[in-house]
This record gives sequence, C-alpha cells and structure tokens, in this order.
Amino acid sequence: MPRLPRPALETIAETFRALSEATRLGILQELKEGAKTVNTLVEAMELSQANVSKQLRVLFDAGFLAREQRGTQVFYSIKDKSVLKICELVCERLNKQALANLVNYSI
Amino acid sequence: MPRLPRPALETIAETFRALSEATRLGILQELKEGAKTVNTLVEAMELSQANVSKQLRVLFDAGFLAREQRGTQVFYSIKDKSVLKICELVCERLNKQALANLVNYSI
DNA sequence: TTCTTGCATCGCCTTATAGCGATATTCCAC
DNA sequence: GTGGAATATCGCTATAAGGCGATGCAAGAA
Repeated sequence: MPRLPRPALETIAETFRALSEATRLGILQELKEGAKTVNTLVEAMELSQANVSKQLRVLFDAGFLAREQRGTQVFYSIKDKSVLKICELVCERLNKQALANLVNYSI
Repeated sequence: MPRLPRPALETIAETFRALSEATRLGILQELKEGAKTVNTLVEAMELSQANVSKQLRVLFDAGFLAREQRGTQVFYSIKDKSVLKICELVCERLNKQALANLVNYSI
C-alpha cells in the first residue's frame, strides 16, 4: 500500500481533531437522542451560548451534523451516523483496556 | 443510556487527540509495515529526531504502540490493532464524502 | 574507562483553540 | 417599522501542543 501524501493525512487528522474535545463529544451524546436547538444544548451542558455555537460549528464543518432553521431557532442533529460507529470503536477499546476502572465508555 | 461524566468524555477525547495530527498518522502508516526504530522513522519522515521521539511518546501513552529496546536501538510497533480499524472507519467515511477528489484515504 | 551511537528530554518559540462577555445578525410578533 | 428572542460572530485571554536545536542518558564498542 503506497503511503498517503501529507495533505490526505491532514484531512484524516482533522476528522479526529473534531472529536478530540470532551465538550464536542458531550454535544454528540446529547444529539444522539435527536435534534436539539442551541439553547437546549446550552442548558443541558452548562456552557456559554457562544461556546456551544462555536463547537457546533466545528462538528458541522467536519460534516457530522445537519442544521435546520425553524423560525429563530436552529436545530442540530447527527447527519453522519458513522461518527457514532467511530466513537463506539474507541469506547470498546477503552472498555477493554480499563476493566479496572468501572466506567463503561459509550457515546 | 445515561450520559457519560465529563472525565470519561475527556478520556475518549484524549484517544482521538492522539490521532489528530498528520505526523502521528504518518508514523502509524509506517509502523503498519512492522516494527521500526526511531532513526528509521526519522529518515522516512524527514522530521527531527526530537519530534519523532515526542510523537512516538504520545502514541505510546495512548496505548497504541509497543516499545522494545535492543541494544541502543528502540523498536516501536503497533500494539493495539484497533487503532487501524478506527482509522479505517474514518477513511471509509472520507472516501464516501469525497468521491470527487481522487484521493483514496487509507492508513 | 572512554568514546560513540541511539533515543529521550529540555528549553524555547510559534501557532491553534477552548472558553468567556459583548456585540452583530436574523427572524418572528406586535 | 420596532422590539425581543435565538443564534452567530468578534475580541480577548489562557493554555496546549508541534516543531527545532541543544543537551542528557543509557548501552555497546574499543
């Protein structure tokens, strides 16, 4: 298998980077229940509205989320379910490694 | 499904963060061929030895790599193959999204 | 022991980004 | 239009991390 050129590796890295913050994983966890507005997420997560909007944008730009405006509200939802599968793999891995720590990882 | 507490999300995020740099993905790509010494990686990747050692440590601390010292040399290899599966999922996702861009993502 | 080789770490600079408050913008209700 | 509500963006600070050269350190070789 020939090696990927640097730009391709960068693209892959960007996908991982979008998932490399606990706050954004928390948002995905919330959205797993279904579409939610920005304000709903702000209240659920105890973060500033500015920050939630910002992190939503990161996930959106990474292609994971869909955005639907209804009046003044904006509903975000998980558009690309492969993100859940990716998280699942990582969680399985952590669960295997950490039988001792009593946490069951699962987004 | 109850939500994961913040520390658990942080742990998951750290796993993704270890994969969020092109340089480290490049190292994984090299090691997919088998165990290699630090110097071999330095030459293959055109990076400073200091930097390669540093990035190897990140991957090692994340639990992805094994380390074996033989004389003055240190061989690194992929210890946890689930990392390859995780990369594969991300690459599949990018390949679906980007049929237009002629790159075939695959670590 | 002393020298050399191979790797790890240190110190430093630079860049990226999480987080916040303040402000801009957009969309309805009135 | 005007006002209010919901979201996005701006400006900022603080922190994290990539990258390098220089240095430290450990393991053979001489």
